[in-house]
Amino acid sequence: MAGPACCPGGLGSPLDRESATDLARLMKAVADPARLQIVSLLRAAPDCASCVCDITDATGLSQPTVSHHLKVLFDAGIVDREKRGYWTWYSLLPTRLSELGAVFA
Amino acid sequence: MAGPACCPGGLGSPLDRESATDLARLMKAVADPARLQIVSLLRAAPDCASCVCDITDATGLSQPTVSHHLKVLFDAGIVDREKRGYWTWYSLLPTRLSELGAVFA
DNA sequence: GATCCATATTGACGTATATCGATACAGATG
DNA sequence: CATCTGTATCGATATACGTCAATATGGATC
Repeated sequence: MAGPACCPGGLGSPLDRESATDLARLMKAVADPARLQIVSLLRAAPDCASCVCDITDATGLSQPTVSHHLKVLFDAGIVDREKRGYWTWYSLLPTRLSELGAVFA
Repeated sequence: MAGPACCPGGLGSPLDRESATDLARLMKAVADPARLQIVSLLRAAPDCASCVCDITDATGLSQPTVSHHLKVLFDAGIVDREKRGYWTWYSLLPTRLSELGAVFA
């Protein structure tokens, strides 16, 4: 997967428009201040999991806004969702983010 | 730089809003189908460099649109610009993209 | 089943962005 | 200096996105 010496990393061959669109969709799901913050919070939490209320407190964003961002991350396959009693717990799914790491490694 | 076992990668500690904004700005510069395609084209080209006209042909986008995307990449420090005779040559600067790789490696 | 709590969804609003046609600019050529 | 060519900028437009207040939903508790 390593590339030419001038520019190491993935992206071994030119992307067609469809592949580029798929990859961009995944990147866009993370390329937002609030969502990067959420990912970093999850990553620092025990078992990489937090409930929504903790994220709301930590980010200072409104609850609907946090819920929106979590939905974006969920739809992109970056986090998983689980209901436990009153709370919904979100946890990081490491595989999708590793795809991004591989592209620019 | 390695993280907890549940979710490998960078982002060792929670990001504050400012750091998250900076990182998001860099990611947004790449998180677009056209720009990912451009980066992959540069990466596949000799010395990771191409002139604008080649990129216009390869992507099928209009010349102003390509110029716009190259400006975004340039402003983000992802590509360099050099005039050679008639043409402007753009080349990949590998360091910025490596930052992204490190975050999700 | 009535209530309560955490979360999800809806509606609205302002901002950002991707795209293109038209035009301006700059270096090379005659 | 006039012209030609490749690239950058401008103006306009349509779409996407981030945010919040208000409201709906759905599981838990009494």
